[in-house]
Amino acid sequence: MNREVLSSAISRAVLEIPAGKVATYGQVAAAAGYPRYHRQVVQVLNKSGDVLPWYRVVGAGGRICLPPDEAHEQRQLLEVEGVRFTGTRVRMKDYEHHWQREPE
DNA sequence: CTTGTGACGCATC
DNA sequence: AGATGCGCCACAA
Repeated sequence: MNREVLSSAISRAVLEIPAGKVATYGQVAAAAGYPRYHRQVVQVLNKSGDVLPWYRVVGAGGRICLPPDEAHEQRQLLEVEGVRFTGTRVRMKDYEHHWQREPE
């Protein structure tokens, strides 16, 4: 498994999250076909910059992981797409994205 | 080759 | 609920 395969697979998964929905790092990794690679999702999002809808990826339970300043930005972007929060977390029950099948 | 690092996840306390 | 510890895995130094 090399960086290219992983990053492209992860990128695809992230791009499949529709506007108004979110997914956790673990879900993205699993959807990409690599269940234990949530940490690589972080690396990819960091590196990719604004090419991907990075703000649609949150921590388990809808938790925003970024430091306060950036967290606020992510929250705004999500709210613009209609994602609602309960306190500091996304209401996963309502906005969690479910992949229908593992993309290849 | 060895260590430290991440926008993590989960069990425990 | 908040804090700690450990597992996880590619990558940079």
